Amino acid sequence: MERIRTTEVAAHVGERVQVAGWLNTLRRLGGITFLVIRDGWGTVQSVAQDESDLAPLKEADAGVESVLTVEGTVASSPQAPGGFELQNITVNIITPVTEPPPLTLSKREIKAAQPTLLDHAVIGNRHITRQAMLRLGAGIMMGFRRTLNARGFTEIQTPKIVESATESGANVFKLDYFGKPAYLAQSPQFYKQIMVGVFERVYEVGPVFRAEPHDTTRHINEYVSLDVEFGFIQNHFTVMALLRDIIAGIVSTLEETCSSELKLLEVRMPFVPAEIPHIHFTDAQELIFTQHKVDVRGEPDLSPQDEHWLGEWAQEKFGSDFLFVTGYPMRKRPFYTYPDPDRPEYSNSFDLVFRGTELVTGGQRLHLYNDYLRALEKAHLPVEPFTTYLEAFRYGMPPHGGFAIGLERFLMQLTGLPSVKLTTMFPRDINRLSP
RNA sequence: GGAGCCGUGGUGUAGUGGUCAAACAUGUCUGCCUGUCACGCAGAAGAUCGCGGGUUCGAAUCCCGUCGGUUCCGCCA
Repeated sequence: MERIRTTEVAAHVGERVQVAGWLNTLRRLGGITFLVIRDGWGTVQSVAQDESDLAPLKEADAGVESVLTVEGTVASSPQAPGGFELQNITVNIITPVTEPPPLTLSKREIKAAQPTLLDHAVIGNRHITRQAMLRLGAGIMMGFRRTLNARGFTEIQTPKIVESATESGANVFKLDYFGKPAYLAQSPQFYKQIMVGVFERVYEVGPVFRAEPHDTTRHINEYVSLDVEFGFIQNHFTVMALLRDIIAGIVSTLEETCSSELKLLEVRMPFVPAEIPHIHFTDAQELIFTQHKVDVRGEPDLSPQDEHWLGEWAQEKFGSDFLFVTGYPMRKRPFYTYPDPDRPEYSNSFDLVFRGTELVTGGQRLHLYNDYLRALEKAHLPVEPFTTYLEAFRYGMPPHGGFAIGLERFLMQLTGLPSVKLTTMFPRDINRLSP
């Protein structure tokens, strides 16, 4: 008999079907027993009316998490969870599990504390809520790709082993490349810009590595960056408009393809306005001063607290979960950032704040070769390590810009999880390299 | 790099100087139970309270050290 997924039983009422998966829950009520089977897509209940139906379990001493098949007749039943169940079942044990797992997966929620859950992520990720959350991550990537493919973007994969420690800022992981020093890429920034010279519109879904010794709920040392870069833009507002469409595309893709996951996790979906409100960096600082009596004017960057306040303000004033902060000071932005033509100490860059946390950084980049030479000099950086990168600009690049969305942060803010470490299968943080 | 907090059965917690040879929930095991869905009921097993030292008549509890975890800041997505 051909196997069907647990999520497909509704289409087979009255038929004899087989499901396969893991024994999620075994509820023995005496004369009747409920077996909840979990597969890669969800769960379904099956009912054993007769004690003899359970003989294979007893013989194999098989407990929860045993791998098995259940053959049964699909019945529509209002008292079954989800409305459907398998009756008159035949159980076949494939892989018996005889010891209890380190985490309890059969309850609605995982009770384990974060370190315990992460230590046993191999098992913990099987829990239906973890499974659903991780699938939302896949849904975000799908929505991202779908939106960009529809707009003529080409997906690229740039090197993750790089020769020089690219831009300024974040620390890099050094490695030994056949005796030569090399680094794990902390961003695809240079390569994606270079590829604008080839495809005009590019995007990448890939890992980036940050050797920052930070220890917060918003940071991990390897994360998935959703990168976009494209040419022939007017300024950073062109970039922000595309980002708005991508966010909207991700949200609608999730609603379309992950509705059961969103429901299970009780996700509050954001409303994406036709135009996401924006505020200039200096105005944001003034706002914080007038509203919260904290003077951050003159600070070169916004603190997590500032972003939190701005997020609240956007919600109150515009009913928006999103807010663009534009025009960050040039001195806090990397050398390739395009300055505001009217106020050169500020930049044509932006951050997107989602529910009070920084989610995206982006902006317009320099595109003229001579501007790069000047910018490097101003930043006291040598030209030599950037020769390959600069070659792109030497031989013609259009005005361009882009951004990077942090996948895990998006998931954290979307689902309301307390840490990015819980949005990824196997997080890498300052003191976790395993599992 | 700086600061704070926390380590108690498999898991999550309570206990902050004696009444603790450690409590509760959940899981596990045994028995009962024919519609559960966090099933229910009865019973059982399971912890030298992270580790080392000190204070004290007496330490899970106070102090010092150490190891582990976690949160915040800086920085960033």
